[in-house]
Amino acid sequence: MRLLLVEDAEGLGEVIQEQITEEGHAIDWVQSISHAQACLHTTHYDLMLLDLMLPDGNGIDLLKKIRKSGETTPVIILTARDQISDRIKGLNAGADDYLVKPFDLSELSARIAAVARRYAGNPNPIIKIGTLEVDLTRHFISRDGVSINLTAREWALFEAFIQRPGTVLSKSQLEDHLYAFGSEIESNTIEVYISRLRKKLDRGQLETVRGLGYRMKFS
Amino acid sequence: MRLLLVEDAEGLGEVIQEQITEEGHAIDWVQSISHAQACLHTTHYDLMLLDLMLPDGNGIDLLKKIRKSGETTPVIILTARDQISDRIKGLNAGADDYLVKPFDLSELSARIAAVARRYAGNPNPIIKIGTLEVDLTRHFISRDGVSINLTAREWALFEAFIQRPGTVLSKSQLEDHLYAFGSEIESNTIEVYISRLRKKLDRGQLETVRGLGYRMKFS
DNA sequence: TTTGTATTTTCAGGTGGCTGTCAGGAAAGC
DNA sequence: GCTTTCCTGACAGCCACCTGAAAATACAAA
Repeated sequence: MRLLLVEDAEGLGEVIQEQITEEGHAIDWVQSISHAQACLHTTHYDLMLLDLMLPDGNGIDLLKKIRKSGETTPVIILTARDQISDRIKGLNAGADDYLVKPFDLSELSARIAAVARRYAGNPNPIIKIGTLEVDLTRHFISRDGVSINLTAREWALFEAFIQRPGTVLSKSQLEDHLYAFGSEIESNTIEVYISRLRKKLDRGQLETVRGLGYRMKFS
Repeated sequence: MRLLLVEDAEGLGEVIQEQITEEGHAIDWVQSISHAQACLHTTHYDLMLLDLMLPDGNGIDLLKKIRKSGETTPVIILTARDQISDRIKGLNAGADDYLVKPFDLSELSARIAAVARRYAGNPNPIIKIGTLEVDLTRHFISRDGVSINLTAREWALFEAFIQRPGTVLSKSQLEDHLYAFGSEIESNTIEVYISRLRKKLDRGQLETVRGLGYRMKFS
């Protein structure tokens, strides 16, 4: 695989570069948005690691621009702990995953592997889940040719279940997926979104495991 | 499962305790090495979560002592980012895994499940018990393709038998497995849950050993 | 900036499932 | 027979969960 790393912090950049090279991937490392754009013009990348705070602009704008141009290259966002709202904007703008700094390198490797697996071979995979057709890159779902629109939060929740099919996910696990560690939610937000997801796309697939959490069946 | 958490930070301890309880395990939380030793003397634990920086000493010394005594209980170490050398010492001293603070709760859950699985000597999480198929990580049981739903307590009881196949477990042992310290049960709760378990999945496998306890046969 | 719309979050009322307890009866052992 | 131990149906209280609707917030267009 060939990766593009956009990260202005010297230390972190070096570490990541080293790690990824060690795993047998090719990686180009740039430290600004303008350089990133130059790279994207000339080369095809299989995956992009994108820091949001950059000297010449915000990474989200870059991401939006990329997606607008129809590019479906998967993007993993690297964000600092205190930029939660950015993270949500990022997912909205078409990011595939995110990592909160500081993160474990093993965690990074795992995510990279996961994203790579998801996209292995075909550039725009459409997954079938029961009667649902799911376009991972475009955050787009349809059933029987009818498109189903999910909001950012709804998609994030749905995604959590896709990533671990058949597993029971507790409410706090789901919270961790939707919100940053520490940004505690004190209401029944997860329940509400479960309810909304069911209304939009459930045909009995999203079941409650009382006292434990929720599980999505893919039959 | 029954876990021992050794962690002096109030906030983190509470969060972990909550999460693990939610997943249906029993957890005892102590904040010092001396308390930990007391617990280890009196009770059997399936897994131990060990912070290294503790008010009355270093967790590694505790770990070493435990291992020296021949105890094989799996241990997951919780370390801060700047204590990497400790981390290595920890693995040397006989830890099974480590987590760097701050960590994702879902990550913790995953590691716990992994260690528990490894410890049970069962890399493949799907166990066959007679006509039953049991997916340990997913808390999921089926017979002849029909799923059987267990409540949290029922599952916890069932789990106790899975972990010690063919062993006679006394009522007080089962109570210890289901409930944390202090929350003593004064009624025949265990009997009631045995009855409920039998109704849901027994085909003569769960037998009473009068005066001693119960045993589950795996044929 | 202001306005209008979509989304997110919170709140509150209602429902049903789970849990622990008890009591009466059955079974085992003496 | 009697005593002890175990089984199990029933039940009340609790708590997890569901969901409509309102309030707060974010976002886009004018």
